Amino acid sequence: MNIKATLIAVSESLFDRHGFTATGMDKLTRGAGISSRTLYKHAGSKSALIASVLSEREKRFLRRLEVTSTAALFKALEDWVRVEGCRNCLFLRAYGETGGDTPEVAEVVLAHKARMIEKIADIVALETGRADDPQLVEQIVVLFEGATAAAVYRGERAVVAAGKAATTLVQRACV
Amino acid sequence: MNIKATLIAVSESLFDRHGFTATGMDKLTRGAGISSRTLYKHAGSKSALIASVLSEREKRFLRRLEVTSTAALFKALEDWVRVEGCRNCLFLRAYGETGGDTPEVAEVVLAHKARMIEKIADIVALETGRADDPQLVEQIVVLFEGATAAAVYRGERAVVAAGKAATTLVQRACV
DNA sequence: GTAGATGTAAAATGATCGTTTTACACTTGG
DNA sequence: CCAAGTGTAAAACGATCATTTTACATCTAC
Repeated sequence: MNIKATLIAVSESLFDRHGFTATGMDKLTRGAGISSRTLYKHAGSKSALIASVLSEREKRFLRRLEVTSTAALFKALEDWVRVEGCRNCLFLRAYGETGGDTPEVAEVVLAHKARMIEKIADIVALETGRADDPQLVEQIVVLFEGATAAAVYRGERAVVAAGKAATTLVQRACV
Repeated sequence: MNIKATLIAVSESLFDRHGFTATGMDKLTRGAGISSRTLYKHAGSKSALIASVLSEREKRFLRRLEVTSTAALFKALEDWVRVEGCRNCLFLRAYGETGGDTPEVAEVVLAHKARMIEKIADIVALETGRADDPQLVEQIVVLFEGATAAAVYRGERAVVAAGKAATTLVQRACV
């Protein structure tokens, strides 16, 4: 019944399915069952709506990634892909569609990526016992990003393979 | 002086910089210095122009990837990123912006990804001596895709790390 | 020398863009 | 009871969308 929550949920699925620029405000109002006046009162503008959608998505995403091992991290991504589908990273898609020129959007995207790196760094540190291994962290970040992107055309296989590669690399660093 | 070639080159850079949907036909005609009539005579339609842009980009991309080792593959990607910048995979961006619903675009994108997998499979087979190692191929594909995506916010570091990870994994399979 | 191809500029097509506004109905708290 | 808040529907905003058309200039080849 919460208008803003349903607006954001509807917007997320439409943006994800058809793209940000290609999804007009009329499709959003129609989808959420509200007037354009109400939409603008709650969302402010299209850019702000996109930023809100991404912020909410990040919360939901991070809730699924509360893990303490690399293997569990990629298992969590596997679950995410199974439940939410794989249409590539919505953050990078938003960044790309706006050319990085919409500050409210760019900020949310880059902040999200920074948080992801931190999270992965924590997991790697916990697992290897080493406080800092930037090269290994970078590799796991790349595998995570690659699994998300490749899943578009390879499906879950990509995530499984990425998880195996990640555990192999982390294992090697534990010796 | 070739009108179609310059049109495609200009379109590629505008699409890459600002996104496909956000780039209108007037910016393309203005950018290429031609009339809209001439644009449509050469390109057919916007979807067809996008498909042409991607086809030309693939040719240029593959020409840079004529290598015979995993290490060289990622070095080539490093060069590509340095020369052409890193705004994420333009093929997946096109696929995402059109929701995969524009057949001419979807076809070029998926065909390109299929060719990339084949190329990587060939390199891996050549390097390991094994005819077929689908899991390892999948891992290198994910690393390649991940390097491209992560380079948006990590720059060349991501590509370097991906290359190191790839050679490590391939080496392991050679023993 | 004229027909055909290839280009231009510019206007018109009807649809759709994001956003604001006008006018009206319903609830809720003082 | 009425003022404030929150919602609706619908129209209007000027801009821009992809595409087509009309009218005209320039080259090239037979």
